[in-house]
Amino acid sequence: MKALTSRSARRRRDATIYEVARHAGVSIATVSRAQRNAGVVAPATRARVDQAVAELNYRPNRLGRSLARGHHDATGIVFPDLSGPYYSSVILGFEDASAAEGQSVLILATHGRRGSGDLVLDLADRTDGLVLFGQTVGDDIVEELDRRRVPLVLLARPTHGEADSVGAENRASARALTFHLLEHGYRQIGFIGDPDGSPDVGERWLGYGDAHRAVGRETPGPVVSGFRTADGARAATALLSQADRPDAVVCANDEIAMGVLEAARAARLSIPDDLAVTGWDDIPAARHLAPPLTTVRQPMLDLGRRAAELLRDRISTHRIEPRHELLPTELVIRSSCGCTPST
Amino acid sequence: MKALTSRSARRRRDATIYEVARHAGVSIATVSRAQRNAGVVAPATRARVDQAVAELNYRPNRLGRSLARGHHDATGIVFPDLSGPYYSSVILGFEDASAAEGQSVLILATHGRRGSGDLVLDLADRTDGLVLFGQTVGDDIVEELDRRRVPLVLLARPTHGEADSVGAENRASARALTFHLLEHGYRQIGFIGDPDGSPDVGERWLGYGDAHRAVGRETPGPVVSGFRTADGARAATALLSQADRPDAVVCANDEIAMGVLEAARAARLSIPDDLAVTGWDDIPAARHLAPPLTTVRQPMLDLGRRAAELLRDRISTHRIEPRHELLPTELVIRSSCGCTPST
DNA sequence: CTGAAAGCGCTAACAG
DNA sequence: CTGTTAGCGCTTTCAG
Repeated sequence: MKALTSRSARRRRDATIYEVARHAGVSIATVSRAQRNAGVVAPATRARVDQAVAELNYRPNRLGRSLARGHHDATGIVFPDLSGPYYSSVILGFEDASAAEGQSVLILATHGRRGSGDLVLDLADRTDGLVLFGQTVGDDIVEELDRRRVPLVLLARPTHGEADSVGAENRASARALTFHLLEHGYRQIGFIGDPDGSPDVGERWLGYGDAHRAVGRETPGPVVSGFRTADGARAATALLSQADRPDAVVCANDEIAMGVLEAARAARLSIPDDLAVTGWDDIPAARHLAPPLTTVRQPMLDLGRRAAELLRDRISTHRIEPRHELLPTELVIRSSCGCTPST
Repeated sequence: MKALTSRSARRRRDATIYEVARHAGVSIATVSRAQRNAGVVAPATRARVDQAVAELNYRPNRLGRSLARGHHDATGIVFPDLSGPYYSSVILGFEDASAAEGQSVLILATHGRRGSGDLVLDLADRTDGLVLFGQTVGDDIVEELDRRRVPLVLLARPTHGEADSVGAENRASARALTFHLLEHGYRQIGFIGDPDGSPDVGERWLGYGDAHRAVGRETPGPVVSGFRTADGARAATALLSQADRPDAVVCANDEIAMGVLEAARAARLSIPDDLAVTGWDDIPAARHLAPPLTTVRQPMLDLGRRAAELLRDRISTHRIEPRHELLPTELVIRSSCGCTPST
């Protein structure tokens, strides 16, 4: 008899609560109670049930249980894509806190896919609540979700309807960062990123303007750019070929800054002497770049954790009043801004 | 009337198929058929159903549907943690391919948590199949899963039982990489990483040994290290303080290599002149390090995609014979190995 | 082409 | 302390 034929091709049917009950000589209600340590069960009865459970290798069917109880014990998180350390860190924080609460987590990447709205709506039907990243879906979807009373927390996105929100502080840090550059004495400071592309960048752009205004300087317009390294390199190349080339540039995130570094290297420009550069996020690689990158650290894990906690609270308490949290960020001065390393 | 009191605190009960049926004056079977475009429904009837669906804003309950059909339309992926670009890229590939097949994906991070075995078993009950990353759970769990006939694909882990597996080529590339270093004429080449800690590193270590043997050299023992940058820095510090300090080092991944760069900088060693360094993975930051890192590129997205495809195939076709795939890797020569950049 | 009815596997009153 | 009995919401024969 060959190994292949000694097993059934179809997945073996699992034992049900009825079989366990029969095997133990009790009712299914008793099995259910014993299984969940709910209600009271006589020690002797419990022992019989436990034995039957073991012998039949019984595990309750999650679908049956969830249907009967009316909830999934799962939450979903929707993000634009997973490239870069930012999203993965936030998701890790979310997963961590969710697992601690006994919740499963479903993930969905929209990466600009059309029709992702339907996927998000579908995800809502498979979970008890959702966290939505900034630029994943339009307001129409958020509204529909709100209408369906889906517990919602918006991440790095201004609140909407009754949803909770959690984000990191942007404007003040951007102001401080830009101010730091100004103090270095740079003649012209550029901004690379898309203020309209994400609420976070919009705020950073505002802070950048605040600093300029504070010292009575004109605010140069932004060089619109996506979030990837290649986008940054492209934007920098354009910026550096301008007649009136800036001698400093604040980038909407670290990856863009890496692209700027690359473009500067290609243009034989020295950082920070010919061009100062700053990033945002403080990704792990930031301190290992040449030169080490001055940036702003975001509490990415905490962003995810808090989102999970708010969501869970909202689901289990049926809380309605929205809650909004703003987590602090931290300026990290290294040498790409013109400072000399202390080490 | 205040806004707060104008809404019910509890989540509104969704319309069921019964209400739609009554509303449309048909039976639930007809609603079900119309809803799923299954069987034949008269155009007029379908129109009535569609209208009722729209009016009641009906969406079928996933739990009810799944229970009746006997499957989840979801798969799970288990990884040790999400730090670093490697896991997140593989997961992104997995999510992408899964979404394309209409499957939801549940994630679970074990990060060395004890009791993660039970979480994995539980995940299996919520999905139609699982992909397990290399070092997430012990063989006992894999065996239990196998016994339960859970469709399984092992990622970067040697096959076990009837599970499928997908991984990237390691040994030959490690041999080629080490050989390249040997050709540079380095006197002593170290290895940082834990060959026993993961199958991938084990293979890389073997390839490293192959190259040494091929030129009739002794193979130095590995400096055991974890996968993070801090681990690499620690290992490098130890290595560099040895009397017989190596003049080249192959690292088990790029993050370790970043740590080595950091330690070398602290020790005022010049890379690659005083110490050549290579990594593995070709993470996005690798090309932006100082100096740009020589490494081996892995098809991380494809690893995830193939895992999703194999899993889906196994689930839907009830295939039993295990399938094993080895994806090619590519040597990426930059300058940390001693080569001069072509640019 | 449509409807009745039997599940899918479990939970939770409600009796006893 | 335990069992009976309705559901939970949907799919799917099987008749008609």
